[in-house]
Amino acid sequence: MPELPEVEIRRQYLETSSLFQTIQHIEVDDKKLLTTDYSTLINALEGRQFVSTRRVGKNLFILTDDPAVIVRMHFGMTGDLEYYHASLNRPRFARIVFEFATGYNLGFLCPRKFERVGLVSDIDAYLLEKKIGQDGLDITRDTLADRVRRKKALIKPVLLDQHVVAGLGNWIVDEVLFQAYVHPEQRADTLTDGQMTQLHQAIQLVLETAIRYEATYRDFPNNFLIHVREWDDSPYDDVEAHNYCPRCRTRIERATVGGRTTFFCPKEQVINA
DNA sequence: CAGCATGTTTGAAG
DNA sequence: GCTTCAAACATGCT
Repeated sequence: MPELPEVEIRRQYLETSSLFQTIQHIEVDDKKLLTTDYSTLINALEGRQFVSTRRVGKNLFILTDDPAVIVRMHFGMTGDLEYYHASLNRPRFARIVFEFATGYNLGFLCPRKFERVGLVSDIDAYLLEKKIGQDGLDITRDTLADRVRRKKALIKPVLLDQHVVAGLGNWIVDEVLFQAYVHPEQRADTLTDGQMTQLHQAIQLVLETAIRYEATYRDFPNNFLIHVREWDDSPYDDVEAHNYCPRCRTRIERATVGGRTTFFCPKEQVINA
């Protein structure tokens, strides 16, 4: 489920499995998944090795032994990686496969085809061109406040906007707003200084917690809102128990904000404008 | 079977 | 040019 923490986990996975092995071949099932045309990609990467990685928001960059050849991966809603021995069956949905001379393969799994792979020649130039905001883990409180206050839209869609701050997705924004006691429909330019500080702290808390638990939701602290989402690894056997605010026990409300499903505590998250 | 989904891009409207 | 919003994308899962 690739939001920032999950992309970070994939970065670490790639970094510990797939560096310093010569790329012999790249299998591409569906060329629509590429943001660089197939022959350019093949010509640039065959014979190269991955040497390091960098993540910005939900973007994973993989540097090669040619400084001007960098792979960018985006995991869409459901993308994943799987490193496996070439003698084994190709994993399900591994629509792009990097085949190394070591006999191991790195599969880029795309169940829903919203994922993308392509080349960039300069990471910072790419970020500038795409106007990607600062990474959620790096952004300062004051920069966040400045970027947020320029927007008149609702705070939830503003936090989802990768140009404002990079890496927050739907569930993380809900969690951040819950931890910061901010209503998802408050206008971004009406947040007080105090709310802005709470928001910044909540972003750090949620991202660091998610990375620490390797994005495994069932292990998250009990005071996290995420447990209201009825995902397979919910920590509760009692389905009803996770429909209530973990702090005040008010029933959690479900709404659509900015076109996305949104959960919040109607008692503790109030519009303060 | 119908509805929903963790994300981004695009285009329309203001 | 900028902002905001809804739709579209392609497919899997419940």
